[in-house]
This record gives sequence, structure tokens and C-alpha cells, in this order.
Amino acid sequence: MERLIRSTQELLWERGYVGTSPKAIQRAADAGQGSMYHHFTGKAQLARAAIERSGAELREAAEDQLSGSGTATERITDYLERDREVLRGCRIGRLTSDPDVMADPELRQPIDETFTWLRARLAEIVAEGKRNGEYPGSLDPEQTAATIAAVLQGGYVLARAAGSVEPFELAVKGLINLLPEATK
Amino acid sequence: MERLIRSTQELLWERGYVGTSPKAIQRAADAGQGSMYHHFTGKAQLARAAIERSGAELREAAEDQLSGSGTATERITDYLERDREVLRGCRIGRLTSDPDVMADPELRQPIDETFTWLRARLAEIVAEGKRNGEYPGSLDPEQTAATIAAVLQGGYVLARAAGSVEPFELAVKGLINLLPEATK
DNA sequence: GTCTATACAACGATAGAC
DNA sequence: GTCTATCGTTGTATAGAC
Repeated sequence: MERLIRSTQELLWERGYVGTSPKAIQRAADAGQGSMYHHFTGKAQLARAAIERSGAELREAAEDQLSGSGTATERITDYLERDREVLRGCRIGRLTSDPDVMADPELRQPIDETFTWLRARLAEIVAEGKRNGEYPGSLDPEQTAATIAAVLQGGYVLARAAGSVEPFELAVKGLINLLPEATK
Repeated sequence: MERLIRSTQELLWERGYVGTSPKAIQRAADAGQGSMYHHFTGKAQLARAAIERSGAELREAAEDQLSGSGTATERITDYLERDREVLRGCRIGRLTSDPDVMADPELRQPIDETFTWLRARLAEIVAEGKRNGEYPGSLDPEQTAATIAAVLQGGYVLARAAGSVEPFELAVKGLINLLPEATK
């Protein structure tokens, strides 16, 4: 059951929801049909569990960099530049282009929550930067947070399109350079 | 045959490649099996034609704003703020999360070319801005271009996750605000 | 060129034995 | 709890008539 969830996480990351069949999940988890349908009502419920798990992992991983010490720009830069499997894309963000996920509120909800949390967390850090004078009063925390999150998500898209991590890294460096008081 | 390509464009946009069946294409195009398989060898070849078409349309639409008159920031802002069907996502960018598209070089190529073109075009404009003194010498054109393209692609992802255009608009405004000499 | 018929695998789930 | 059998549907394509 633990293996079922983990295998589903992997397959959703790699192939999306539409592209993942119950049979493929069973094979990856080394479980039979009966086992899967005993623990879950079907593909959708299992996917929901897997997406929630991946969302929680994403939040934890982000918090690792974002809760560190240092200036706002330092923490944001740490977050942007941490090691990522860029060419695999974002396991949460990619589900956003899956029609059956978007059509099912149960499946979309954990995705919504994950990004809503991320933007709020980034906005907090930007707001801190404003309070201690690191950032000018003209900087809007919610806007800037959305921009940061978007550069990452868009960076994945550009990198996969190119078959190379380069566009991702360019986009991140470009953003860091645009942040006020950039270290360069 | 024209209808087949157009219907495929729509379905790829909405459901992706894995999620689109030949039968669905035929229904949408009001064409029979025989017709489709007479003009194309199969789903892949038809998809290739549709993706190329969509890529060309994306380039034309971008050029509408990017080739205008005005400062670099004005043209980039025009491009970022033009009307878009945000919640439908980017018809090219979304294919980037489709495993069967990424696995087939024939299908990935037009996607790669489209974004490579876009980043180069944006980099030209940033470089122009540097030459005429609008932007400081420290601004890297390729980096900044990648950042701009990424904000759009990521903006789509965040908006679809939220079920609202708001995150897209926040991300765009945030970026415009970060650009040197922002009008704001 | 377009139609209908046919093929065969995969999808997603259920049933009933153990 | 897990296994095997079965089911009806859809996916993707080919064949051959018109």
C-alpha cells in the first residue's frame, strides 16, 4: 500500500494521470489487481493520495531553503538554485496540464493548495525583506512571489522543450539579477 | 484535411497527445476513419502537422507585439499583457509534459524550435534596450529573455492550479515591476 | 478520397475463489 | 488481503468495397 502510493507518485511524475494505467501502477508496485482495488476505490483515489504526498514533499523541500537564515535574497536564491531534476519537470506543476486532473476537484485541490502555500511563503519572505529595508517599498510581495514561482515552473517547461537544463538556469539567473540589490 | 489539422490543434491544446484519440479527432473534424488515414499515416504524423501549425501561430502572435514601436520595456509589456486564454494554458508549452511527445523527436522538434525562437526574439529586444541606454550593461539578454518566457509559461501553470487567472496576472505584474526603469 | 467492417491490445473495474 | 477470471469500452490501425 505504501509501495502503491510511491509507485503512483513516480508514474504521475513521468507520465501524468491520463498516461498512467492501473496495470502500470500494479506492475511498478509489484502488487496485484486485487490488492490495489482492496486498498483504494480506483485510480482516482490512489492518485489523490499520491498527489497529496508529493505536495507535502514539495513543501518540505522548499521550507529547507526558505526557512534558513540570511537575507531575503539569499534565501530566495538558495531556493531557486537548489539541486533539481530539471528535465523531469515539476511533479506537481506538470499535473496542471492533465485534463482529467483539472476536471476532478478532488485531484486539483492538493495541487492548488501546494502552489497557494508556496506563493504565500515566498510573499512572507519578500515582506520581511521590505520590513528590514532590504527591498524598496515599491515591491509588492504577492506579485513578486508569483513571479518567483512562475520562473521555476516556466523554467521546467522551457528546459523540457529544449531537452536541456540551460533555459532553466538562464531563467533563474535572469530573475536573480532582476531582484533588487542583486548580489550579481 | 484542413479540418483534421485544426481539430487536432484544439484537442492537443485541451487534452494533450496521450489524451487525444484518433476517434475523437475524427468526430471533431466530422471526418471518417478512412479520410484521416488516407491523408496521414497515423496519429503521430497528424499531431506533428498540428503542432507545427500552432507553433507558427504562436510566433506570429508574439511578433504582433514584439515588432511594434516603442521602448523595449513597452514592447515587452505589450507582449506580456496581451489578451490570452490563460486558463486554457499554452498550447505549445503544455505539450512539454506529455510523455509520448517528449519521447518522439519528430513531435518535440517544433516545440523546441518555437521556444528557441521566442527566447532569441526577446533577447534581441533586450539587447536593443541596452544599446540605446534603456537598460544597464549588467542586464544579460539571454538570461532576461528566458526569465520573461518562463514567467509566462509558469504563469499558466499557477493559474490552472488555482483555477483562476489571478496568479498569472500577479506574476506578470511582478516581472514588469522588476524590469529596470519600470514605468509603474 | 471516403465508407464500413474488422482486428487486437489496452483500459479501468468487478466478481468470486482462496 | 490477494489471486485469477471476466467484462464492456476505447485506442489505434488495417482491409477492402465503393
